[in-house]
Amino acid sequence: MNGKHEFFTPIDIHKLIFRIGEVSKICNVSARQLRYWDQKGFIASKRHGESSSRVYDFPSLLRIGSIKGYLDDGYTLKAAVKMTNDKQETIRNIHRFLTHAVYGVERIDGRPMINLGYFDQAKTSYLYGYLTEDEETVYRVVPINDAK
DNA sequence: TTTCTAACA
DNA sequence: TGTTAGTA
Repeated sequence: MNGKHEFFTPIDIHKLIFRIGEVSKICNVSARQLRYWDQKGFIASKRHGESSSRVYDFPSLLRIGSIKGYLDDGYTLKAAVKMTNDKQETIRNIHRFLTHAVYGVERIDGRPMINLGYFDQAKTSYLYGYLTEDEETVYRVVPINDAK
């Protein structure tokens, strides 16, 4: 076992595609709305072969669900799209940061803690973070030589 | 059966 | 946006 599959599976999420009827049921958005949003360029869909029927990938599904959520909150379609775009950018930034900031999870003092890399420039200790039962974020600095 | 486009309510 | 018509 080389551990390559510890975090990522070989599954290709781009092969997870949904037709308009499925998206409609899953996101509670009518097919008419989906075609309209598509026409306006608010969402992206690909065409499936010669049938020319629309197919949506998983990210699109999440995007559609987000727009629908804002619509239910009372926003106009245009505003809902804007909110969704902003949120996606925020999530992208957070994801990019976390991808580089998280070095793994280690059990310290019997509790799973996230290794956030070196705490100091001299690289004498690591910064760990974890969540309490009350969902409070807590940080700890642990000398590299000592306890572990 | 499902989806598509176009058009009218 | 909902619906309906006529297709592929």
